[in-house]
Amino acid sequence: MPYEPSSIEPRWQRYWDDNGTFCAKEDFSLPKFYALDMFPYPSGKGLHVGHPASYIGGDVLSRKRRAQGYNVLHPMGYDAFGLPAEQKAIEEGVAPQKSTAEAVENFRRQLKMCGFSYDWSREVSTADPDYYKWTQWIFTQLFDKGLAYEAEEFVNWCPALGTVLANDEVIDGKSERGGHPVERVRRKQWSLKITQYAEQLLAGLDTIDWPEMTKTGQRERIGRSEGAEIHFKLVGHDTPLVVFTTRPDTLWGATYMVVAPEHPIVETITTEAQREAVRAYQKRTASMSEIDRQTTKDKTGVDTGARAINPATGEQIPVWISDYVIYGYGTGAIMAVPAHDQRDWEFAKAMELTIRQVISGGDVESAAHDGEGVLMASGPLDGTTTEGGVAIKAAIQWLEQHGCGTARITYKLRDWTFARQRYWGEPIPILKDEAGNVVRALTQAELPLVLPEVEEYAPTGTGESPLSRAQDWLRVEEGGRSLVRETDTMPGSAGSSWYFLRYCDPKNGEAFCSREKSDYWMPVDLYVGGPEHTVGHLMYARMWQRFLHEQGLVRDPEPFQKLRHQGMITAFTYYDPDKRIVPYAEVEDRGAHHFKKGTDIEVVQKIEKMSKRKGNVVNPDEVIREYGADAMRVYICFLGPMDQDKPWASTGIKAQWDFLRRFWRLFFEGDADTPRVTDAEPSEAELRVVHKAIAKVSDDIEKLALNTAISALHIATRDLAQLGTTARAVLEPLCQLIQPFAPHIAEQIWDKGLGKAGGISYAKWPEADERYAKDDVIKMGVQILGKTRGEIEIPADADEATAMAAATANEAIQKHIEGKAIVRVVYKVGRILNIIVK
RNA sequence: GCGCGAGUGGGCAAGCUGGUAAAGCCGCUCGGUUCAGAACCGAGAGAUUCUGCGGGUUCGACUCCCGCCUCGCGCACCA
Repeated sequence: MPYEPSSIEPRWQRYWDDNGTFCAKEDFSLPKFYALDMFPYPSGKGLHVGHPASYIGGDVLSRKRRAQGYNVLHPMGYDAFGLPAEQKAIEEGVAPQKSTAEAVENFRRQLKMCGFSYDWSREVSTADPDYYKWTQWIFTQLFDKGLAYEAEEFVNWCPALGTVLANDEVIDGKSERGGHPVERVRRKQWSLKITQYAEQLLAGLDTIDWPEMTKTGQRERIGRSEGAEIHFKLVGHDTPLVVFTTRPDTLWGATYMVVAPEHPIVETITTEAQREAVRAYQKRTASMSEIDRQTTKDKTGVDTGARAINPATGEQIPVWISDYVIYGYGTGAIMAVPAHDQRDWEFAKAMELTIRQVISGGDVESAAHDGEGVLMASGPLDGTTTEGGVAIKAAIQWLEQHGCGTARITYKLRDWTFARQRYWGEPIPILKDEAGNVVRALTQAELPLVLPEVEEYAPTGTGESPLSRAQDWLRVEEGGRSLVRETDTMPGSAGSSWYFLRYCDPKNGEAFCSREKSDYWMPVDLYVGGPEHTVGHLMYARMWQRFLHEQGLVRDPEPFQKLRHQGMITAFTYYDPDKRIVPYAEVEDRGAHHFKKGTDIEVVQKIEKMSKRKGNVVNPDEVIREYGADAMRVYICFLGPMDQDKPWASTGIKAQWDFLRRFWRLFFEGDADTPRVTDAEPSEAELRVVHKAIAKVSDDIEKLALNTAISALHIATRDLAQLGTTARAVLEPLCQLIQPFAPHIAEQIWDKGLGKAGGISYAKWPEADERYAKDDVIKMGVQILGKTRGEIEIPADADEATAMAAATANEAIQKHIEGKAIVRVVYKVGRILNIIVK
């Protein structure tokens, strides 16, 4: 039988299923390894090659760890709540429960076809009531501790669609569907106090092995900044206007104030004369999207008519509103120091407000001076230097002495809006009275609060979730009172914030996860997922873990010890001179250029994200049908470094398929299935080849440098074929080396070619023998004055004299040293010989 | 605008703490095999002293430092 993936792959997939080969063991005395992939949203479209590409790294390492004797937890599940299923429900009337179950079926089938070594007995789905019971329970714990609260938050309200939209459903201030205008309106909804964990989330980053870029992303999102809070009295009002500033030392230069247009204080301080203008400006801001507000940097604003008193100068200064001040940050109000802040400077110039320099240096007529200097026009602080934060410290001291301010730290991080006005999500387990006041959270015994089936998934038109239509479900009689359930549901990021814990104990009916099991399995040893989750999911999951840790429910403060990203699989897209897409099948490759088939029309090749619209999506089903899962896996590994984006090329996969067939022929005669392995004594040359491969592949897997590991397998396969190897002692470990990458062919060879029973997965991983993995005699470059002039062959550990003897005996070298004096010799064992002549 | 990452033959790439640049794969050329093709096996070319450009450190720079260009990603009026 020739190499036929279509028959051997299903055979071994069945074998793994029947034998529970990849089920994690409940033996806590073994060393553990937890390899986690970010679970997918089960889209109705099924898998594309990007999915297997992101799962291959964890699978390869899991397979190696099993062979190394680890108890491996490598699970898979589904992040099943989400908008596409809800959209399908609205458009086609299909219940999300049903469409999601079908999509999950399909995903599972496709994932199994890829030969991933998942422990399918631990599969979870966030939309399963047995699962979301605990998502809801964790919410009730957060609620009990005051970390879940209701507050007025801004939402994207689309009057035409009668619904609230998610941020990514809003494009340029219009709804993604239909292009209707969207407004930002305030609505009471649930939030989680992630800000309370800001400091911990920041500090924790120093304890984990994550890509620096991702840590930086989180640090920026948390956005810690040190400064002071300053109280400004308002003329004719009792409550002061509080601002946050990082530059309290510039207080003497504060010549006006700015309050965010949404700030509630605006209503009370605006004078009659200004009311109309203020209202108009507020309305204008509300209709602008967040993006618009941030891209238009032209300064606009309106004077409220109110006057504040600068506590340092005693001067009355105007209070304006402007959209360059953000309501959610700091106190939503600033003291403006136009001389030393560029934004304030631009605003002051536009509105013709006073600019007063209080730090020496620069030219404040042409731009704000935000560099160092010495305080001036600052009363008691005159002459203080700003260097080393001296002036800031002095200013804070002054504020505290005069009772009008204090040191303060703020964060950019906002609380986590934990509610969506949608159907397809976890119901929030809260009961309210008729007036809308929260009465209590549901108890553990009352959970799960199952999402009721409804007739109609379309928006209610009032902004409420479609759940408000489920009257029977909604109303609860309790102690003679009639209560109503919360109708908002949780956001998509709820269920994914703790799923890694559920995998440790997926069937537990008493708790979300027993402490014993999470203590054993956690933290995750390798977490692989896309960099797009840097500030969302990865931050939320860390917060939940921190909370559960504080409650004594889990041991570790951080869930993911080591994180790695995978790049996107892109594809070549071709455009004709009119910039129209030319399908791949109609493109002809002529050397360096590409043409439309049978014509002289040149097309431009571009690398782009795979998308249906571009017609460049590659479906794993088709790839597997043509070449098998093993070839696909090997090809994906070979494409390039795991964390880089890389283009899919159909010629490339064929090459790996050819490689697997060459590999197969090392073990079987021709295309027959007669094994050719013998117990012959291996030659030294053969041992050298295989031990080098063992060393290289083992090492590369640890580094997740899968492309170079495959390259090493290519070399070993080629060399052993040339040597005509039949020795079991060489071929057996070689088969084990390919197992993590191409597990089906490895199992088949292990069974039929090598006659080994019990499967290859737990066969002890081979060790490289240094004697064979390292060369005794090496080729070394010889440089004259740093330029390579020749090559010598010497023992790897040769001393300088030996190397020089070999070099001077070399003709090419002789030519360069003849008649010259050797001034110096640089010799590094095993690396280089450099002769400096004069 | 700020931050991060990258730039190596026609394409994808490798190159460890600075030490013979280009392993491996595609594509290309030639040869063997074949009636022919496919597949297979083998060989070879690919740098106009070379790693985006310009400088520096060094016996020696793809690797380190400075400046610039291009591309990608993230953040973005955060006081």
